Amino acid sequence: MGKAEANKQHKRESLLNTAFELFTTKGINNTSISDIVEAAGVAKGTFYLYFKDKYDINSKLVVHRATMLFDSALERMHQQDLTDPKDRILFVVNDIIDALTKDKVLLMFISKNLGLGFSRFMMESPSVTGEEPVVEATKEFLKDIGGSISDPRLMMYMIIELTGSSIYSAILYDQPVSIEELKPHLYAAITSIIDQFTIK
Amino acid sequence: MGKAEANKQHKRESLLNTAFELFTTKGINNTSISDIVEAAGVAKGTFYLYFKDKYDINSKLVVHRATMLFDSALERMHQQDLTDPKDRILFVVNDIIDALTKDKVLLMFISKNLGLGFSRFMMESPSVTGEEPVVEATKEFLKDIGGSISDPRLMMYMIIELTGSSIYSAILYDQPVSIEELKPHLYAAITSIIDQFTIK
Amino acid sequence: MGKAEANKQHKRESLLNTAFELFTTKGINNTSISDIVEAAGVAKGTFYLYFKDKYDINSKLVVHRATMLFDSALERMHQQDLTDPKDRILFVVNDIIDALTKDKVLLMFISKNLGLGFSRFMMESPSVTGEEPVVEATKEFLKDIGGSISDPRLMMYMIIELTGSSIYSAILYDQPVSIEELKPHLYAAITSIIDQFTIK
Amino acid sequence: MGKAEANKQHKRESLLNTAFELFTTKGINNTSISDIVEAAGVAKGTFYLYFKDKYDINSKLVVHRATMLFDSALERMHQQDLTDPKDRILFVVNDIIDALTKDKVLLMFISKNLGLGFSRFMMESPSVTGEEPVVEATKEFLKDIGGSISDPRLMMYMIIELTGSSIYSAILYDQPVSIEELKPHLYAAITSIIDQFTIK
DNA sequence: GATGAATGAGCATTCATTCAT
DNA sequence: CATGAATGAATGCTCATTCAT
Repeated sequence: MGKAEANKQHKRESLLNTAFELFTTKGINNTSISDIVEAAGVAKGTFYLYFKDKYDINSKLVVHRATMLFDSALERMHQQDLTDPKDRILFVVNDIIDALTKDKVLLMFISKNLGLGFSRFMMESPSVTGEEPVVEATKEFLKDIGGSISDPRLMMYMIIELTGSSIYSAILYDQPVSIEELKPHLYAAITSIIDQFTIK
Repeated sequence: MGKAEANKQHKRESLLNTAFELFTTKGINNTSISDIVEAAGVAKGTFYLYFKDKYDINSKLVVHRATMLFDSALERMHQQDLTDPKDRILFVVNDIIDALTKDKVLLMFISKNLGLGFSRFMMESPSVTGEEPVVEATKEFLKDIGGSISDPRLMMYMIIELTGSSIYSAILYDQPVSIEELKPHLYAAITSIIDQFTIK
Repeated sequence: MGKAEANKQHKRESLLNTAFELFTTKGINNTSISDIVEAAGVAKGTFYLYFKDKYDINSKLVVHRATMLFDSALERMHQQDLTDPKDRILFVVNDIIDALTKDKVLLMFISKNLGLGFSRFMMESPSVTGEEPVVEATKEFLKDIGGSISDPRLMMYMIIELTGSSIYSAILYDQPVSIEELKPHLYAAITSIIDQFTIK
Repeated sequence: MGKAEANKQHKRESLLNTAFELFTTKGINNTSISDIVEAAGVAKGTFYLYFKDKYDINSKLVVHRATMLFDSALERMHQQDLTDPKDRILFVVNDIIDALTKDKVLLMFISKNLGLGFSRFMMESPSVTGEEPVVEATKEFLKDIGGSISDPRLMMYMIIELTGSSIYSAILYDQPVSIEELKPHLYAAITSIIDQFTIK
């Protein structure tokens, strides 16, 4: 019935949100399932109706938040009138950077969990995590720019890795420079990489 | 006395090596101090004579291994007859990649622990870890190329982040391409970045 | 109504059979009510409509299976043309042994649950278990041989205990000898016991 | 050092005795490790220094108590001046029955745990339990009577099973008769069995 | 310095039982 | 009658840390 179903979903989301709150505040190692259920206001046994353990809820969380981040960047990109692949890539990169600059907690959470696996998450089937993938969107994205690029997957990989790894410290600690100072250099480097892969 | 001193050092190293073995095999979360002392063949209390806790021995391990890796790359670079900063950088990068390709366990260990903090480790005082830094060497390195580069620290940062993040998946999983296939593109990108920062 | 009644009975039997399956496979301690209802394909709450708890279903099971075993042995005995009490006793003992040799799972289940209470189950009102007894049949049996035996109940007790305890290991593990090797010695011992109680 | 060693042994025995007390009072299923350590006055972790779990301490207990029971019966037998195997067997059986009649708690404990495996425990290597066996003594016992008995092991098996299973109900519930009333019949049956196996 | 027995707080996990639907 | 989501007490077990020897 609809009511019970809604209640179930509500419990599940309550647990997810509470876990995110605690994981980002105290760290996953210092967060016990007791902490989560207590803060979420459900019984201990209820946790196990929805998740296998602490790491299960964590991975579901990562996929969920990273997917949302990427999807909304793509959505906004489609609202623009951009045709040049270079422009589209830079728009998406810039949009994600801005989102993460505004939500540093999310940045820390994603960085800690996806770490060096960020690009794999976006380009391949996330079999580990087992939830709806960003893959579809990424495939389309790659198809669009496919014509003029020699090896689109490799190019995207390098761009994502460079971006993902260099913005972390800049956004959070202004190290070695602030994110605003980093941006022109980063975009220049990305442009170089795109040129490098462009079939002339 | 020398003998006692040697014994002491032997115990410490035995603990360090055993911990490395276990951390890389079972993961730090699944390794208990009991596991370490048992495998190292020392008493439980002895552990606390040398290290504060599990995380203390882990961070000492990270610094130790990462320092060794970087130092021997620099040493080999000095044995070459390279004067051009671009050549020197590419030599060091290539040397470290080769070393990590041969020692995948070390690659995983460093990646997991330094993660996105790889560049900070190499460029700043590692106050967190509390041991002799690679900083000195890096500073010299930066000084050497200082004349012709507009912002050497930022340039190094971007190079290190791009390299550190892109080689992981290539070496371990041949994804998206093998490390040998990645190398030319990576070096081209690094060259672009250096050019970008070079004062004309 | 017939249909609903049949459905009800079907659920009950489904639970009984599933419980027997699980108790004999995993042991009662390692079987949860969740396990039973899941394997039986009914809802958790349904279990409590038919049984009080795990131990309730178990004891109902024991009585049910042990009664069936004994009843069919008596039935087959009546089909024979045996008049001598000694022959009748040996026929029943032999029949039960053969049945248990063919159904080792049942042997283990009965042994584990009746254990040293096997004879009490067969000779007295099973107040503990609370279901239709084998008692009636046994009483008749005792009456038949009553004339010539000094203390029929005690005699039966000793025969049942000797039989019940000695066949277990022989059937299941061929220890200290196989059941076929044991039989002649067992029947000789039973004959001695009967003689001992026979009024000359 | 002696002091520490003694303390260790004291802790172990304290746990064993407490566990026996609780298992025989509340049953093993209703006794938690918390109950044991609390009653024994040691910390929870201490339990796990000596025993694997509840079932481990239980089986150690069974072997320990059953061994003691049998050993002291044998000891007393050797103090007598008995040469006839028949007399020796009956003496031991009688001695054990008397001991168990005086210690009904022990009778219940042994019956519940050894159940139908009583003879196997006494005649074979108790590999399951892993402690010093009664086997040695039993072997000697069998050797002594070996000359005149056709199959000593089988004979002992039948005697033990008959005895072990028939005394339980008699001692505890005077059912079907009191132990004193049972004795003559039991010993007559044992004598018959011995005769049956005696080489003429 | 070195030991390792003892500790007990802390945690994950299970599961019988209830009850609103 | 039947359901199955929710409960939360109960429990087994781990493990960092201490300290008397």
